[in-house]
This record gives sequence, structure tokens and C-alpha cells, in this order.
Amino acid sequence: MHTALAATASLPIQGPALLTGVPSFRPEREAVIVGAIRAFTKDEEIFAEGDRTVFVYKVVSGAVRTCKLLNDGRRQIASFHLPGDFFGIETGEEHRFTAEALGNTTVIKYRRGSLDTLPTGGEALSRQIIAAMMRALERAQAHMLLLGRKSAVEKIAAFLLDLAERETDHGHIDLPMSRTDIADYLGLTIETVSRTLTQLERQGIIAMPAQRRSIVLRNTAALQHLDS
Amino acid sequence: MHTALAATASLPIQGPALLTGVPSFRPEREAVIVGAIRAFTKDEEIFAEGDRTVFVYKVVSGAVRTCKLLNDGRRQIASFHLPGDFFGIETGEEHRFTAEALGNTTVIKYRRGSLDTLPTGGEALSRQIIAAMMRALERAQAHMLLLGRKSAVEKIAAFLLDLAERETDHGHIDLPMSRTDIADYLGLTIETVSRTLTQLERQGIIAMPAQRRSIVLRNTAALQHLDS
DNA sequence: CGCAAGATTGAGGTCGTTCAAATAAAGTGG
DNA sequence: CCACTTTATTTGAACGACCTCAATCTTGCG
Repeated sequence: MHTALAATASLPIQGPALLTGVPSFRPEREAVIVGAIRAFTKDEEIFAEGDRTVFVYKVVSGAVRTCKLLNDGRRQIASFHLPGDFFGIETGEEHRFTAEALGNTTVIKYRRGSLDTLPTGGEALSRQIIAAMMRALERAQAHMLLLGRKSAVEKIAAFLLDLAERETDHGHIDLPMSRTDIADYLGLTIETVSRTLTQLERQGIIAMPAQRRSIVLRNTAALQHLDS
Repeated sequence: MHTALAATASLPIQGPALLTGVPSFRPEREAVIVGAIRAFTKDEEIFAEGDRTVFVYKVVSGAVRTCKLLNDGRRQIASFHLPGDFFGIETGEEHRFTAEALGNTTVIKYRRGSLDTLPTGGEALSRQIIAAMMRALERAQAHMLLLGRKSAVEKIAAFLLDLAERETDHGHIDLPMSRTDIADYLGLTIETVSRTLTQLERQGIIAMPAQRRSIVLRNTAALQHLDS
């Protein structure tokens, strides 16, 4: 499913958006206020920390990471955004973090009102943005608990369960991100991520067929138990 | 005590909202749209994870912590709220975290609209809430970087600088919270917090007069450098 | 004063990191 | 399509930052 999305996504997309599969997406209303669609390739920057906040974005296909950097290069990924997710919502004049495509990715851009934080385009979209912002806040709070208080296994277990729930096929995950991305998301090193995954594989809780870019949850209950 | 809350808060809120500058607190203007004021004592619960989201709160005096718990008791404090800060903003029907008073604390409660997340009381208050939510999100993102990627010294340095900036006297901090709270906020143990503080004291970067409940920043530049 | 709770300090252990090497996957150009 | 390079991932061994456990000291309070 992700591979299929990615493949079509590299094609030039034009004309009005005709998307459907997105949760609570209503074409007849969106059509009026739809922004530009743009495609990005792997690791391409969508916006950087410090850029003017001109747009609000929504993932159409592919996936996006938003992250912050320390001056010595240490990185923390705040969140991964899958199709249907908004990102780039900011109150200030400048973006507080960087957004990059994980692979071939297409996004819709909505132009922000100049003095307002919410995009031009009507009440319904504003409401969607506010809801997205709240969801982001909730996720951030849950993620703080993970970063501050969970062990490596617990982090990985939580991560897999979360991804499984967000992707279409709940028992099978297509990882759109590298081990480095996972590590920078969970506050670990790539080595620990790798070791923990193989440990879970040896315990029969997960399976990693095909280039270890996809993961099958063989024992969700065990994972939930590990998540503490 | 929750019944008491509900009773006092059902006072009608009226009058047009006139607030503009969000960060500054202006009592004479607040008075128009004020909700119920309530006082809490040390460690008293303002609301708990799972409670119905009936109100949005603002700190008047004292300080509040919002936190999440793991089933085995591990705790992560998401944020400390000082006078003027909003908290308890949620999208769902239930609070996703617990809020408790750090010491003697008074808060204003604004009643939430029933179907809407935003409080009744006018456009301007809604706008304030949205702004507060965005600030919370920004802080959360910065805090994720701290929790996931910073060392103990860096965490403490960042914490002290942040508090100093938020409190009135920027060179002198009155800690409203215990070492345990600090530890649970920074993802450390109390022992590490204590050790790191004495280490900074020995280096002459900070001073801790009077029962170690107040901290003087003697070398802000050094602290900023440590924050990385 | 005497007790309870909070904070500091010390000693030792552990989980995750760091450094290093091997293996696997993905490009690249012929 | 195949050697060759480059990049990502896995695995191993040793180290270290922070934690755990435990004792001491301090502070607040009946």
C-alpha cells in the first residue's frame, strides 16, 4: 500500500484534488479551498526551521518527518506524518522545526492567512486544523512519556503498535523510515533499535521478512504487555 | 470536590471578550469574561486523567503540573504552568493527563462549549485558547528534544534557563516544585538532579541559598553554553 | 524535642551507548 | 547482467552516564 502510493506519487499531479481515502475528507467542501499539490523525493526538505510560515500542509501520499536539531547534530524527530495528517501548523512567523519527506511524497499546501494562523478557506478547514493541532499536542504528550520514562523495549513496542494502528493493514507494517529515523524518533541509537528488533524477532513476537523494511506483528498481546 | 467545581463554575459568563495581547495578564479586562476562581493546596488534584473535560483553566497564582503515569508508577510531567498560563485544553471528552497544584494555587476555570472544544465566552477567548494550545505544542516539541537527546547537565541547564525567563526576576528563581517534580519533568532521577545541581554550584555557575528552594544564576552565559 | 519527609551524598550495578567490524542491500557504470 | 562502490543494517565487545540502593544530613512540623 505504501509502495503503491509512493509509485504513483512521483508522477506529476495537476488539476483539482480528487482524493478520497483520507479520514473525514469531504471533497465537495475541500474542492473550493484546495491548495497546491506538490511532490517531494526522499529526504527532500519541505520546509526548514526558521522558514517563514506561509503554508499549512497535509500529507497525500508517502510520509513526512518533522524534527529539531541540536547544534552538534543530534536530532529529535517530533513526529511522523502519514497520509491524511496535517503538519507545519505554527503560531509564529517562523517554523520551529524542519519537515522532510521520508520517500516519494505528495502534500497539499494551504495558504495561511497573513495575520491569522489559520488558513484562508473557510470555517471547516480551520476547524480541521484546530483538531489536527490538538491531536498533535496529545501525541506529543504521549511521546514525552515515552521519551522520558520508557525503556528501549517499551519504546520499540509502543512504536510498532502505534504504526500498526495508523497504517491500513493493522497486522503488517511497511516501514517508510530508516533505522536512523526510528532511533531519532525514540531517543535511541540505531544499534539499540536494531538489537531490540532482532530480539523481538527471536522471541517470535514480530517477523521481519523482505529486507527488514516490513514488519509483521505475530503477537500483538505480547507487544502490548511489553509497552507497559 | 468535583461536584463543588461544577457548581461554582455554572455561573453565567457574559460580555464581549476584549483580550488582545495574550501573554500579558490584565485583571481589569479579564473581569468581563471571568469564570469561577478556585483555590487549591499543595498536591491537590485539579483534574485527573480520564475526567470529563468540562473546563479550561488558567493559573492566577501559584503553579500547576500536568503529568501522565505508567501503570507501574513511573511519571512524566509534561509541563509546569505558571501564573497567566492556560492548561487543561483538550479535544476529546476526557482529560488525557492529570493536573495538580504544586503549592497553594488559585486558578480561573472557563466552561467549555458542549460540542465545541473552545470555551463559551467569545471569539477573543477562543483565540487566546488557540494561541495557548500552539504555545503548548511548541514547548512540547522543544521538550521532546530535551528528553530524547540531551544529557543530564544539558537538561538541568535548559530547565533553569527556561524557568528564569518565565519568572519575574530573571536572575533569581524561586523553585515552586520539589526535586521529584524536576526529575519527572526532565526524565531523570532525583539523585541525578541533586548531584547535577551541586555540581553546577561547585562550578560557581549557580548558587542555592536558603534551603535550596531558590536558585541564583551566577553565570547565565555558562549555563547557555552547557545547554548546547 | 522528636519524628517524618525531602534532599544530598556515596558505592556499585545496568542499560544503552560508543567504537569497530561484518554483512546485506542498493546503486553505478561498463 | 555483472563487478564494484556506496550506504544501510546487523552484530560484537567494552565503556560510561545515569540509575539503584543505602546511608546521612537537613528541614519542617506537631
